[in-house]
Amino acid sequence: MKMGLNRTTIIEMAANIADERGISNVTLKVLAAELGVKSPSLYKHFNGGLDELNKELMLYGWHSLESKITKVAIGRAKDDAIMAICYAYRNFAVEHKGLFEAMQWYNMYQSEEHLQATQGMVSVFFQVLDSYELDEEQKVHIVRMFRGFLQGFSSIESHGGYGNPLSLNESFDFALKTILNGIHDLQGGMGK
Amino acid sequence: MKMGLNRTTIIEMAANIADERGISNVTLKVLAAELGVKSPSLYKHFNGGLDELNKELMLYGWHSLESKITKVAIGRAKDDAIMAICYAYRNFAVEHKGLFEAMQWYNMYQSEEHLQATQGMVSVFFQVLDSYELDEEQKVHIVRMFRGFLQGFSSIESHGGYGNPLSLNESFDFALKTILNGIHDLQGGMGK
DNA sequence: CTATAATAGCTAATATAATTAGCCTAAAAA
DNA sequence: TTTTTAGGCTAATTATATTAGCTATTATAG
Repeated sequence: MKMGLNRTTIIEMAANIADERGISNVTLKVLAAELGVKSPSLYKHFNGGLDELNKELMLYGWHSLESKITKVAIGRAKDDAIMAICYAYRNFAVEHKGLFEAMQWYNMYQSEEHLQATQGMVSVFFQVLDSYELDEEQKVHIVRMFRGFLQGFSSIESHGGYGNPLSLNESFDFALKTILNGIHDLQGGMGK
Repeated sequence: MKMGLNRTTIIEMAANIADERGISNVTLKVLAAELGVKSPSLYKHFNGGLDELNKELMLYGWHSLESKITKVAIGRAKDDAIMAICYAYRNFAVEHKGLFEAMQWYNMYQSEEHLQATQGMVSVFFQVLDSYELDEEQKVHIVRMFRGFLQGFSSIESHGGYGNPLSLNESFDFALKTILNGIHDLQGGMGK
């Protein structure tokens, strides 16, 4: 029976499985079962098999994240926009533990495609930073710093790697304020 | 023939394979071949098979990193010590791409053991932070911030995720200075 | 509206790696 | 020297990915 599957449906199901049942359950076997087909059928949609699917899952994740942070940045500016973006990033990672993990697999798929996938998110940062008085190099440093911090913090948090019982919200806030202060210091007057 | 293998030798070989041939080659098959035995023999050392081996590899990595940063922190204090620790962390990640990746797998092995493995590194940070005038909560925030940033930045860098050609050293330096400034601001007088 | 082609599913077969069972001998210990 | 244990092996099993080739449904061309 024709189930009318397509790449998007399949990828979304994979993302779901990753989040609900853990990334180790993202296999053609499980995926096919969830979709009501047999695993060889998936090759009709993903010629490259599991590898290609994982790559697409990664790209899908970065695009989803980009869309989230783009939305929250609308109508906000400066520190307010940055805080919103960062919280959106972190929330995404915590709400999509499995998908977020899949997104980190770019090691195997180090490619132009991946750079482009993250480029969307990077652009949002740059756009917001445009309203500060910073030169281009400074902006690059700042975006790199945010990306590094967000990815690391979210990853550690979502894996339960921060043992101390102290509030993670406060730590996250503290860190963002620290970086923002750093940005303000770079500007002649004060920004905010 | 008895090859005189033991857990340590095997784990070190696994780390080597991860770094030299990529983490996807850390399989019992490849590992056994490199060690000159057949793969079932490895179960004599790792009852839990590949899973247990991966877990031990992760722990081994964190312990190695702890040892590196402990060494570089000796004889240094304050900002100087922190900078040294951070550079040691980043160098480790870049020099041990595969192992560093394995270290991030604590998702599957979320355990008391893992918390303890990273605790070593955390302790070094706390010790250094003791010479600043900070209260305990502030120290926790700061350590979390460093851990998040270091893990994320190193991970992105070692996967070639930062597309822009601008110097990564400068970005890393910029970020560290920014965090250090944040610390100084928390202190009544100035620290350094 | 029919004939044809392409698509998306299926089953059966193959390949690769992990794992288990059970044997065997070198080394260690009694 | 005898016994035990540890660490290797081969053979068999299991699990999943993948390939090959068949078939029916859907879409398209005439």
